[in-house]
Amino acid sequence: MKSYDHKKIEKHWQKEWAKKGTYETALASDKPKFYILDMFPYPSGEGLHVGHPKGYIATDIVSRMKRMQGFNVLHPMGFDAFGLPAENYAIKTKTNPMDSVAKNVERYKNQLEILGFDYDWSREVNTTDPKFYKWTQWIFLKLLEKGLAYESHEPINWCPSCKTGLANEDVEDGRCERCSTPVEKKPMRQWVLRITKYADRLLQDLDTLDWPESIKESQRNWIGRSEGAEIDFAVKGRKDVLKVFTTRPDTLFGVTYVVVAPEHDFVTELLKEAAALKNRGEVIKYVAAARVMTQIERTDAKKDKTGVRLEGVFAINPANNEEVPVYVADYVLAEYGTGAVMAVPAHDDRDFEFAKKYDLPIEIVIRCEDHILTAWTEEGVLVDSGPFSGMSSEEAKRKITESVGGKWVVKYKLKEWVFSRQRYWGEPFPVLHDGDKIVPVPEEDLPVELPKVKSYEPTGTGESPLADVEDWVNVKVGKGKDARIMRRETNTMPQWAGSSWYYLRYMDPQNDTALVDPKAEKYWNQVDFYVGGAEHATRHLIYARFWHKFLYDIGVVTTTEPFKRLQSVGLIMGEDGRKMSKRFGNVVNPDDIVETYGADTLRLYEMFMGPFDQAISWSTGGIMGTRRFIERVWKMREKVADGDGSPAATLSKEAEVLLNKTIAKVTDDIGAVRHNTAVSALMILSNELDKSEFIPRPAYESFLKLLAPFAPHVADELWSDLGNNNSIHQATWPVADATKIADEEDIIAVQVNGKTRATFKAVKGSDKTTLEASALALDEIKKWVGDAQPKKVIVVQGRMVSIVL
RNA sequence: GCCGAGGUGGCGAAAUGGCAACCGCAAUCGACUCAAAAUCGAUCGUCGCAAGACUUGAGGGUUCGAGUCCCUCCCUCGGCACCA
Repeated sequence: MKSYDHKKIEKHWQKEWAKKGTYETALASDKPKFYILDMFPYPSGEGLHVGHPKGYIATDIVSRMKRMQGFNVLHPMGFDAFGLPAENYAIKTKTNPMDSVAKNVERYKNQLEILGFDYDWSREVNTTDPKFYKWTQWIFLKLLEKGLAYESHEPINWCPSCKTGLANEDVEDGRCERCSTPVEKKPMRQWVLRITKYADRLLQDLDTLDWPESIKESQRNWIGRSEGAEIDFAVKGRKDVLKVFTTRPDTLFGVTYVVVAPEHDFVTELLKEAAALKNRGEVIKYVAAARVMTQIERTDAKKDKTGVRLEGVFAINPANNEEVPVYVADYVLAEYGTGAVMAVPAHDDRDFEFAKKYDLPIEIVIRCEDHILTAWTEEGVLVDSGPFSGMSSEEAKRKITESVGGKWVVKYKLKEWVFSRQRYWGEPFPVLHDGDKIVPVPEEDLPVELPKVKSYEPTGTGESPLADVEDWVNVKVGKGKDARIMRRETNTMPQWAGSSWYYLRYMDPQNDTALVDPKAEKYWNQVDFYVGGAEHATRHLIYARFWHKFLYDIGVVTTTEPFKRLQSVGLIMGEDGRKMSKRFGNVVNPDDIVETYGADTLRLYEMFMGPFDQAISWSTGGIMGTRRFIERVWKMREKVADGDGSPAATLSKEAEVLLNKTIAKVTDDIGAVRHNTAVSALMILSNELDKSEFIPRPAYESFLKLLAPFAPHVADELWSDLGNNNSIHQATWPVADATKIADEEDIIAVQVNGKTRATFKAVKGSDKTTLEASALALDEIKKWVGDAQPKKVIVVQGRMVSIVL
């Protein structure tokens, strides 16, 4: 028999599959559908390392099994290419990013193709293709029409290095997620999407999703729903009212001062009046200092609390009409709640710290059994709270709120989505400015194509480089005397725009008159299974859910969630345990591995490494194990006997049981993405089959079918070598014969005082009495039991006998 | 601080409450070879010559029986965090 030549085999079958269109997705079919999707890659200039395909291999395996099981499978691939990496490369090389993106896409596709994936490339999408972003722009127009997109001049996060505004989601610990530069607050004009309108639905519907708990929890944290009361504190001698938000209105009688954020309107107002404050100068200084601090400085919880008293200003506690001082302090955040809090130092750590420092009174109003409460989360019984004393916290919350005319409200940490970037490489907004008026570009004029420019360098002025392209920016609207010049919006959309809906486009990628044809949308419905990195938990996966719900509301889609089931991929680390990076010189290139060991070996190895969602280090030694496995399977071909009924061509009873068990296990494991244990089961089966001199052909064929999703090339090669004319990938997935799964005999473990001392074989289905008698008759057991009379004997049929002395 | 996922051999790990360590890597020994690689066979949690005892982060508990269930605690990773 010829030796296993992975290069020849893999090249041959990749050509063959392409030629025969083995993986083309049918447009309409009476088969049940299955839509399985990978998070599409960002094609950077560096190419793929071995970590990238891990998720793609996993979905490829699932999709191949589903196809063999008779599903009409949609398993597409595309590219997400707008955004900073491509743009920075363009700046450096002074080339149009369109060109470098095309080149990188080519490179990525080649790298993916040699791995033997079953993508239907006729459905490829690219977010930077005007035919694609026409519909990204269309969605924006709809958001604008429904009042969910608006212009704002609020201060936003600004990255001085990337020279662009950022969404809240793009800030990590006060730093720009891309370049780690501390972000600044900068008031500027920008486009904002009202994602908070969907906060409640985004939160609620998480419960309906088959997603990893950790991702759902991240989203819950990010949305940050909390319920509480808004309570008005009147200001003594003025018409102003300070509205505070609190989750613990039951502590209202313990308020000893009120704090407002430095940016609070009340402070701004007071500072306008020369005589309102006795210490006006001090307050001005404090507010100004807070304004120039970075987020990191501002929000560091370890930092000493600072604040300034508004001398001469008193708030009136509506519960007992007590006058309390008012402070301005930067530990209160302007953007959360009402920007003002009632301070209860006895029951809040932060207020306590502040009260200590500024020597403010502390009044205990909650007791919990025998101790005084010091944390917000604890509840107890009210004391020194007028008519509410003796009431439970739970009850008092509502009652006190009601009694002071407060309102029970829901607040979210989630902020509106800052949607514009002052950069070149993104989707242009389809809007025109006519003086102060916003004029949407008519749908029939979409797409608004991104023009070529001379310089891609961000300006840093709050305008994108597009602002300099006069003949693009200035648009003549109307005819004759009515004609007027309007200016195009020159901000561009953030990198997350295209990926917020791309999965819908695969359903109907060429459609020029609709984002997706309603029939195609109805058929493919939603993504059944989505696989990608957990790092997208609070950006891509929230944004896509938001847009999907919006598209549902306007009737474009018929489902309320885009991704029914989600699975996170664990990273592949470098052999040194660090993240794979050029910087550490620990990057492993899949091209090299495919060259040396073959794609099938790489695929098997990456799946066999360990649990799929776990981060694991690459091991050059480890890959030899899966290569050896394939070579053993290859050699086993010589032992295959045709099914002519001779003894050599029948399977031993044990092997038959194992084969059926393996069919069931591999099927289950692939469904649950336990690819590591599936590979292990295949190895066990091959070891068993290889034990005998001859292997019956049907058994070997079943084994090859189970192997086919993992190692598609070698499986098809061996399959055709057996004389099959069709591709193994179009063969029917084996089904376990339930009657053959069970062994003929049960192996019964016998325990004495909880320790296993012996095992014996029993006829299947033996009753309890028989099992007990057999167990007690065993010599090894007599040794342990001796003359003692067992106190108790527990028999689990088909499993074990437990003797208690 | 709150929430989530984890902690099992030298390593990656496996185990519907029922024989802990399957499968693989590495290692050791042997066969083949002039030799090496490859391949094949054997050994491979700890202590012990053995019989056997011990072993799933620590300590308790439930159970005939716990890696698995319950309680307390420690550690690692991830999310949120001066969010009132």
